[in-house]
Amino acid sequence: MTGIIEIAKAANVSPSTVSRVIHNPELVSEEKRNQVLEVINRTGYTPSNLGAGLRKAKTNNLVAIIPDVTSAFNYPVIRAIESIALENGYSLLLGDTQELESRERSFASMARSRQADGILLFCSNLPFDIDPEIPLSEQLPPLVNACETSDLPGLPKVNIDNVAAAEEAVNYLLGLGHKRIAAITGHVKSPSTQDRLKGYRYALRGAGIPVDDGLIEAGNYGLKDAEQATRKLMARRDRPTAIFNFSDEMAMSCLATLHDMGLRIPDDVSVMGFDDISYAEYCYPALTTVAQPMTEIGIECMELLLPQLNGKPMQACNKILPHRLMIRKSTGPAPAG
Amino acid sequence: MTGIIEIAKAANVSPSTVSRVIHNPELVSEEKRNQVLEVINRTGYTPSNLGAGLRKAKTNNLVAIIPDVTSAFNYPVIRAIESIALENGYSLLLGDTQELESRERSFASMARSRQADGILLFCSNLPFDIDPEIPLSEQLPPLVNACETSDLPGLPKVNIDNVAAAEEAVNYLLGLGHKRIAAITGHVKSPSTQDRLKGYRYALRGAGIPVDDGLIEAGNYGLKDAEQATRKLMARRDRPTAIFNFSDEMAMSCLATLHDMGLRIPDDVSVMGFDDISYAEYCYPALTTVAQPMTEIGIECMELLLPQLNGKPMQACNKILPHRLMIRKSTGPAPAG
DNA sequence: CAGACCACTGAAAACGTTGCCAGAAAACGA
DNA sequence: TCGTTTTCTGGCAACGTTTTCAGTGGTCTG
Repeated sequence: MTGIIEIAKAANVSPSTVSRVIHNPELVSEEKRNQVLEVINRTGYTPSNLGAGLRKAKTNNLVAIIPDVTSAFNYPVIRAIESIALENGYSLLLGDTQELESRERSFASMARSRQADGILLFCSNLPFDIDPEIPLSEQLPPLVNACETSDLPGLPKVNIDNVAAAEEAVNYLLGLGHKRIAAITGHVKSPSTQDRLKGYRYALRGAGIPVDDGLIEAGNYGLKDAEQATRKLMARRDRPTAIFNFSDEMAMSCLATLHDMGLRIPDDVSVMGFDDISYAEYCYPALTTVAQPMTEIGIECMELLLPQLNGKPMQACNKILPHRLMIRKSTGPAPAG
Repeated sequence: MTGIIEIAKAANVSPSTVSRVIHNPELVSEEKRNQVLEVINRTGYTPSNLGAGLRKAKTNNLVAIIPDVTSAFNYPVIRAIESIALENGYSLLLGDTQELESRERSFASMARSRQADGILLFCSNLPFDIDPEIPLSEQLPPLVNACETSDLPGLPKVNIDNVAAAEEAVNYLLGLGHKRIAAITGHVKSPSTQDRLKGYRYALRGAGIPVDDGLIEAGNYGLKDAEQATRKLMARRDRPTAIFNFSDEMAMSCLATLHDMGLRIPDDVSVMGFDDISYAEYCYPALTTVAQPMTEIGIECMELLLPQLNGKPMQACNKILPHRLMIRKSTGPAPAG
């Protein structure tokens, strides 16, 4: 009792007609349509995506390639993507690379092995062998690159302006009178970290403050690393009066570590995050941070992916979405002295 | 240049041989094997999962049906599942139901439409029409039910002992001298909340303290709701001296709200969470909570699902994994008076 | 030397759909 | 009335694999 053929037999029509009833019911006479519908309802038949996919060369699956599914930043964007995907008849496969290139490639190859129709790439490394002679659009499956974007031109990308965002954040701290502003960065080679560092430096230079590399520590977007970075920074003779974390998760860890050291926030040290994850508001003190429009990022990704899935060629595009400084309680005027 | 047939032609063998080279290379003579391998490497051929799936009636996809992917509790279990799935050649589809039954059902139907081979169900409602006459194992696809488990017997389930865990948590608070212990619960109809409430009541009764329903507020596992619940509780004439939140996320919200009201934790109020998400340790003060073994839950789910995927019939099973009280800084002795 | 066995290979039939094509019947126009 | 169009329907081939079956030729064994 599996397939469309059984249904066809039971309804006394041909398989083609059953298929039509499902996909183009208006092409079928009411009489036969009802016959077929009756059998379908009675048996609870659902067409096999496998058969249809094979025939139509489509799986209706998308893969999201994500460096770390364990990070809270991802979920609002994943949720938005999943939701839109669903509306359009696609399912979302989750590819957690755990920062491993081999995994990136194996997920990417799903497009080739017809396990997915499109790719949402959240890492900067394009896991495909590309031939520079041939236009990208002919070598790649439908794809959008977001958040950590590749420097390869020609890709549809979605991001925020990390340089400007970081600059704005640091400027805000400068405006509060801070002079020694530390940074706890993400993975040093990640584009987001590079850009935020750039913004950090711009802001400092703009204020005439020399950049002290000793105030820059790698937190690798991890809770533990951020704790160590914080301790190291606070062990300095000339402690920073403000710490700019390149993610909220690190900021939370930073906050906890500072509390642990008996420091008052923001009286002794100001702490700034990045992302505005849902927990930021519930930190103590509530975390000042740069909000990324995560849901909009997800929406925009699908906006760029859907046309490709419908056969339109991939187009270069660099969509920059607006960030926003969220001023809360973890930052305050620089301590006197 | 798509399929196995082209490869076969190029290598001067039959498609069967190519297939064998890929899946059972030891059955093929070294000579032909090398011929085929050479062509495969040269062309970068990857077999289509669609074709294979159709033939083998297998998609190598699993769906995780999750009420709210946005909740940090899920991340480690998702990661564990995804990782084991991958090792076993499966991909993980994400099904975020956003608490909607229609979505639950639509994800569940993926098993029927051959879009997935198995289901990981994290909600208590079994989204299938089942006929009580027929044994469950004949009506359901490979499936494991975890965390929020159905009361239907016969399903393979993975959970912790929520009753005992909550009892233990409350007993710990009682041991600190608290008498007015409030509870901020999850969704009232969810089994986890029901069980934790049961444990809460047991503990109170065990200590000879009458249960005051006014001290029980629904937080629905949400940040906003928990904030309101906290305010409501603290507006009482006889304020609770301890608040037991049924999730860490709510506890974080509770903590933030109490801070906002100028209360000291744990001096004025003790706060307890549930789950031990990664952020719990980084709250201020570090959150005392009941740790759920999330990674182990994920592992155990796959342990129960894999045999089913390999054709073994579904078996009733109720795997209870150990929880653990994590005593940190957000709880302390009840204030005098 | 015959018979049995072995290692290897290819042909062919599925798996469940869909979409093109062509034909039948009905409706229409002249 | 007779073409002509329209509406509806079924047949058939294809999508890309895998697996069974039936060889072929060669190597053993007694």
